[in-house]
Amino acid sequence: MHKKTRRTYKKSIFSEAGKKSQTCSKTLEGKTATFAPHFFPMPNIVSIIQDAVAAAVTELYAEPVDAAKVQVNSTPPDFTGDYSVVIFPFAKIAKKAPDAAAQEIGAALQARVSEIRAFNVVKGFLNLEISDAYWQQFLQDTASDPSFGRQPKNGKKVMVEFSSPNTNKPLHLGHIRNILLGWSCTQLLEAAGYEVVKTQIINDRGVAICKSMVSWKNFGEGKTPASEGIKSDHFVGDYYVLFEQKTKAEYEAWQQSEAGQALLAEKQKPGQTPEAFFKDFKNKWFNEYSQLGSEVRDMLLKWENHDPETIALWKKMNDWVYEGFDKTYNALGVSFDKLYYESDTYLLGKDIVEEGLSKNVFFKKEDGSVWIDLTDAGHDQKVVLRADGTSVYITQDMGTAQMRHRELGCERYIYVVADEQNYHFQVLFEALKRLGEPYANGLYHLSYGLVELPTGRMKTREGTVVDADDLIAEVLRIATEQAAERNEIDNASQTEQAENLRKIGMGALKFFIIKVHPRKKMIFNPEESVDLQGQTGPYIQYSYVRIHRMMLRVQNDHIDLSKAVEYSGIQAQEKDLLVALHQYPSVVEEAAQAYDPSLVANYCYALAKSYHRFYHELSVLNAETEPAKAFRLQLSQTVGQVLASGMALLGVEMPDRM
RNA sequence: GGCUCCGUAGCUUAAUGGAUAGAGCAUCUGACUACGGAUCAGAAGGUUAGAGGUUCGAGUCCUCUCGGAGUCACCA
Repeated sequence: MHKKTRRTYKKSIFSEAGKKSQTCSKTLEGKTATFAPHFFPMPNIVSIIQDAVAAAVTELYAEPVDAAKVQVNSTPPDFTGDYSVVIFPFAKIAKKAPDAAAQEIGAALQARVSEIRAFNVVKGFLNLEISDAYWQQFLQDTASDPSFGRQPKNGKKVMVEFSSPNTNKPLHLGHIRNILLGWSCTQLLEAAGYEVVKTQIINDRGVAICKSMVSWKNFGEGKTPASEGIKSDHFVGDYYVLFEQKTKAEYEAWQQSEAGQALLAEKQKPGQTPEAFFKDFKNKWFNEYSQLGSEVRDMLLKWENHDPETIALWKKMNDWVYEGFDKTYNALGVSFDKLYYESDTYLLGKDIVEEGLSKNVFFKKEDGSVWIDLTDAGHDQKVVLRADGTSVYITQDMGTAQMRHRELGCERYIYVVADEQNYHFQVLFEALKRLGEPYANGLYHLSYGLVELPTGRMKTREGTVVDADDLIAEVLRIATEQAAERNEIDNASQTEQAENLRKIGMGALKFFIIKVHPRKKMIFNPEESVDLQGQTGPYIQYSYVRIHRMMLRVQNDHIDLSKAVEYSGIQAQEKDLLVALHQYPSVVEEAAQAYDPSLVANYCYALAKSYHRFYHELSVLNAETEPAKAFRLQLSQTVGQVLASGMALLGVEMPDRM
């Protein structure tokens, strides 16, 4: 019966949420397949410099140097040069003052490397100027390589697990951060050459969903999302909230009852107020005295015993939730390859416990409960199986890890889960290591900070949780409002305009969230999140739109770009862009390796900023000469291509006008 | 209390151990008969929580102190 649920959900997610991203990934894969051999059409200038420095130092001072450790940075604006080599580490080897060594190394480099046009030395830094010919060649190669920044397939497979919601209420802001982070990592890893399996674990069973079920059964009067005209996951969530309200009312009534007062008199500690007592007592009350509480436990028991009526209700309500989730995932532009349901996996892990016992990784206490002792690794003892033989959270996770590895055979498994579970994953991974699981060293917890509002942490009980659908609707509303204020006369069709507004609104929201380093907790200011100016997604989209509009002119006017090669005298603003473009592949690689999309976000912003400046200070379509015009157009085109590519890695699409 | 993470301008943030800590928002001043002003230029705003240490060089590494968050369940 569980299988049917899985199938239904999978089908719907591919029919709706999957559609857009499928198209998207098809394009990218097509490009990869076609252009993969040209990944680095010409040698990377930074590694040329590194190699040459290593060779020069070895030759000059008879001391071997690791080329990878030669520090090469792009030269700060106030100095002359494109790249700077840090010479301090070689001063000691040379037994000379840093500046003297820099002079010698600089001379050796210039003699050795034809791309180096000139050099100067400032306070131990060797500043190198790269020849225009190199940059010309670089631009030609890059402009014709749509897969620039993407690595060829490396034949390795990784799994990324993200989102993983409960099925008792709709997605909220916290899920959005998780989803954007997870999605972006899948895109980064694909760009880095991996085959990526996108998964989530749907927490579709347990007390929470039973609460919604009891609530609907008792108070729902047979209403449905369709009959009420409410988005179906919100409909279910509303019954969850109603359950909490009814429980609260029941508890308050009980507190005033004879039974409640008697218990208070009996158990109240000296000096404890009745309020404090009842607050502490709430869980115990729910488990032992509450009518609704006992109905929930009943429901859970019936579910575990496969009671047909309960299972039917469970399926009906979960299907409502999935239908709603699909819409939200669709709006966010994400999809999954493989879904796991907790109802299928919650019993897993018991055979691992047996195995662990036989390997003496686990031990059994007198009451029959099974434990792992991690005190030697700075952790505590943790229970892995209850005394009654039932699983706990970590038992399931061990079982699921093993099952997934058998099924998928990945090299790495990335869990995108908030940092409140750091300890859990440390213990989980350590346990799997000690069990000798072959994939144990490939496990990684991508931990991220919780999202907080300026007023503090979001709390369900205080109604401060920011709903995902509401938030999405809000950014779209702001984008529409802002566009209207601009009062642009636009011939685009209604659907085209709506599509662009959607890209702008979602671009603002996504960029706002993804630009912050994952590890940092995030203060989410709703007003700032919909800003369309400054360090935002739309700022980057705007530079893309400028380029896109110019490229239309190139097409319509049949402007010949081949004259670009005749251009000489590259300007500072152009050089900034070339150096930034050159950096793109290493940024992607680093971001993929560190599982850190914020690196790409900050890179895209910096590139867009350089472009806006370039655009403002130099004429493109009205450039002084034909070669200058062609060169700047080609440069612009390449910037646009890299911006679109980089933002796609963050899940942000580019509008063609705004 | 133990362990982990964080502390950078009023706010949100950036900086493979490298040059004068870089942006955005907010504040103030300029630039449109437009290659699209959702842009650009400029001003002001910093003892990188504090104190030691390692280093030619520390926001970054080490130690301690202070402040904040998370976690330490036979919950998930």
